[in-house]
Formats: sequence, structure tokens, C-alpha cells
Amino acid sequence: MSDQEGRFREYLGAKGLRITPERQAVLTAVLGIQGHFTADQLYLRLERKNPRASRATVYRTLEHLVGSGLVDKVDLGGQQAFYENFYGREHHDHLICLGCGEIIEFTSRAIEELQDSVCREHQFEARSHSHKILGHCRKCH
Amino acid sequence: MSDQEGRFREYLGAKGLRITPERQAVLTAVLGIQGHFTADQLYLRLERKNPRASRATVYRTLEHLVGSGLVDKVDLGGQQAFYENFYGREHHDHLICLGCGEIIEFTSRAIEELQDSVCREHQFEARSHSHKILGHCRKCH
DNA sequence: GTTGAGATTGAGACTAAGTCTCGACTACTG
DNA sequence: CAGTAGTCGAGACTTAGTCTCAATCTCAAC
Repeated sequence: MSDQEGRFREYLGAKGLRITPERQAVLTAVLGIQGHFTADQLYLRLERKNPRASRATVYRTLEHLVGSGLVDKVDLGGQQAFYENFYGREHHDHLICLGCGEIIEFTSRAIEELQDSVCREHQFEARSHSHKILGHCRKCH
Repeated sequence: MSDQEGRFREYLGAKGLRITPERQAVLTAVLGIQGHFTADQLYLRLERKNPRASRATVYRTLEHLVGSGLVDKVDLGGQQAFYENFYGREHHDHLICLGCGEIIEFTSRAIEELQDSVCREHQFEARSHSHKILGHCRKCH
């Protein structure tokens, strides 16, 4: 059992939720994806597998995965939500290429600090943030 | 005729688009709104007026208003897009209260500069950005 | 002032992405 | 092993916005 699976079971158990074949299948599929993915891509991947999971279950499970911290939900600006594996990773933000759709991740300690001071100024207690920069990548100038 | 109306007419003219009563009604309604609004709120406001504008026209005109720089479209994270009057204003970002929904605007020259250097690092040519911080405002701690 | 080309309009069909419902099913506790 | 919740899937529903197309209107040219 992977660390991730252990963590997921722990999370479910702590909430009185059940470990079902469908939930395991979703987790396994998620772990097999590199980079950003949509709920629908995940669903399509599961369709051929056994056990499979319905669209509803994919969405429901994704929520639990986000809740357990294994997956991060990122709003990349389109109409659909994106997800990514988050286990053992740091928070990061995104540069999104309007030309080819490439997604480049970045982190900036300095920006985060400035962000914190903006919040202090407004006596605002930050819970999360999303910072995305749209433009053109090196290849698409 | 307000500055805004002049600018809108100029924009339309330059693109070979026409000045119609519906477009004028939308502009007038937009100018009468303070703060952030959704396309639907705008449509509802226009429903009682004469001339009125259909939902399709509201959406279409909003696009032109964004194109002309009179209105800014902001993604505040929900499923619906928000808009705000932008004439004579500077770019700014948002703190969004998860408790009461309040939207606090902020600007930070320093953050923008760091952002620019992140882009340079990745040879990324920024076109626009969106930076939002979710959390709880002073009143909602 | 009239005209005609092409832009614009509104009603409503359509789409995308996700949520909800509910009867059947199943994991887990005792 | 039984009972009780939690869970499942199919598909109806919702939301926010886009598209279609026939009827109408704007505006430049006369």
C-alpha cells in the first residue's frame, strides 16, 4: 500500500467514510497521471478499467482527495477545473500559455511574503490563494 | 455624452461596429453600477428599462466593453464571471471573503515587479494576470 | 431622403461542466 | 451474520454562457 493510499484510508476512516473499490480505483488512476488533469479526463481513464467509477463518483472522490490533501484543485481560468497530484509537493502558482496551453509552475517565497503583508494590512485572514499569469511562453512569442 | 460613451463609440466605429440603442442601454446600465457585477445582474437591471437588451446582447456588448477597456472582467473564482467599471482606474487584485462574500481590492507594485521577474526567468511574455486571495475579512474571523 | 449591404437583434435551442436524486447495493460495526 | 448507514450509478437537472437564424436596423453612398 502506497503512502498515498494509507493517507487516503486514514482520511476516510477519520470521517466515517468507507473504503470502496470505486474510491480505490479513482485514487489509483489519479496516481498514474502526471501533471494537470480534468475530472473528465480522469473519468475517461477509468471507463476502461475494472472496477470503473461513474462520473458522479469521480467528482465525489476527487473532493475527498482534495480534502485529504493528496490532490490540489487548481483554477486555471477555463470553464473546467483542473486537478493535480499534490502529495509531497509545495504550493505553487501557474504561468499559462495562451498559445499552446502549456502550464508552467512557479513559486516565489517573496511574492508569498508580500501577499501576507497585504493581508495583514487589510486584517484579512488568508486561507488560500490563486495566482495565475496568462501570456505566451518562449515557444509561442 | 460622457467620456465613456465617447470612448465606446470610438471603439465601435474603429471596428466597423454599429451604435445601437441596445448597446447604449447596456453602457448606461453599466455606468450606473458600483462595484462588481455579473452579466445576469446587468441583464436583470436592463429588463425593466426601455430600450431593453436580451441576454445574448448583454453578453455580446459586455465583450465589446471589455475590448474597449471600459470594463474589466474579473474571475473571482465562482462559476460566474464578474465585471467592473474600469474607466480611469488602475489594475488591481482581490481579497475575497469566504464568510460574507466581501471583495476587497488591493494593489502592490512590489508584487507586480516580482511577477515580472518570474516571467523573465521563464522567458514568458505576460499578457494579463489574476491574483486572488481567499479567506476571512476582519468582520468574519 | 432612399437604398442596400451588412451588422445586429431576440427567442430559444444548445452546450459544458458539474450536481442532485433515489432505489439498489455494500462496507463495516457489533 | 445482520442491520445500518454510507455509497453507487443512471440519468434528470442546473447554471452560465454561446449559438442560430429570420427579422430588423444602421449607416454610407447616392
